[in-house]
Amino acid sequence: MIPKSQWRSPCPIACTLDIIGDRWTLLVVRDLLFGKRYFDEFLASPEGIATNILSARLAWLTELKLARRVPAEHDKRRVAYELTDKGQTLKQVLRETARWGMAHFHGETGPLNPAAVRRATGRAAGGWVKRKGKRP
Amino acid sequence: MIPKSQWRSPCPIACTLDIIGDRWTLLVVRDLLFGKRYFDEFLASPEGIATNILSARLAWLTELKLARRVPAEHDKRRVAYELTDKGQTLKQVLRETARWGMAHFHGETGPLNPAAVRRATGRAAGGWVKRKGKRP
DNA sequence: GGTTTATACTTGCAAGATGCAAGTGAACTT
DNA sequence: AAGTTCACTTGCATCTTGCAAGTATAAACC
Repeated sequence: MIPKSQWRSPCPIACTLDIIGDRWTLLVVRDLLFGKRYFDEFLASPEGIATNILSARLAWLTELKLARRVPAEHDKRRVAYELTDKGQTLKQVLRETARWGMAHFHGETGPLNPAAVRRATGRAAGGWVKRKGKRP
Repeated sequence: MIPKSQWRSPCPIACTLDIIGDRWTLLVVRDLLFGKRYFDEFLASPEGIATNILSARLAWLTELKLARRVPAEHDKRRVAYELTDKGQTLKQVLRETARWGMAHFHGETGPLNPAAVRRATGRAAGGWVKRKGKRP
């Protein structure tokens, strides 16, 4: 989520990461691919994105023309978001990402060494736990 | 770069992003795939990763068994890193990422609206500029 | 027509991640 | 013995995220 002015290099991998390589953007794209359209639908996803982050990501995807805003007809308060054709092309990236996640990190990761995890990340290791988030 | 204890959801896409979905990890994997092995080789990449970040990412990839440390024989100071078989499987993800970047953001992005970019990212938009970094 | 409710945000602040320079110690080189 | 290289680690400033609370506009209800 970095404008072109501050891309780190011309490498296409680095550019792609500068555009969509953060913790949230691809999850919003995932939801769009699954047909979610409204602000509260994205909020309801289990990861519990915050409203300011969601708002920023939708604006960013819109600016890049990967998504577009569609005002709802019957209710002028509502705005729907949908992927553009360009946005649809992220499906392949998502598919490989999901495939990799399923092949290697569905179920068990294998034992991690807690000290090594803390050295690498500054966080504690442990079993799967839901973050508190605002959604029930 | 989040241990399993703090994964946001069981979605394989979200899990993958929690593991390798930050600004640097995949760039280190890219370099490993291109055959880079030593600390200073990664530092020399044009993106200009900082030493503390590189150190943390290599430790993280090692802990996940996506990479392994190989002590050099002739010089005990040096440590080589290489991808494990499991790490090699990221090649498909990288390939799609690079393909997408080349298809959509090589050369021009099309004009961005500076005000919209600032709203979405808090940064200014502009032409391509090298960040200062420590590498010449 | 005035109050209430819903939607899509924005703001403020605390916590966490990153960027950078400088420092450390063991291993080589001269 | 002194200097250099390598692979880190530390400290600190700055950028980014997370969360709660607030706001503006548009319907819905009475």
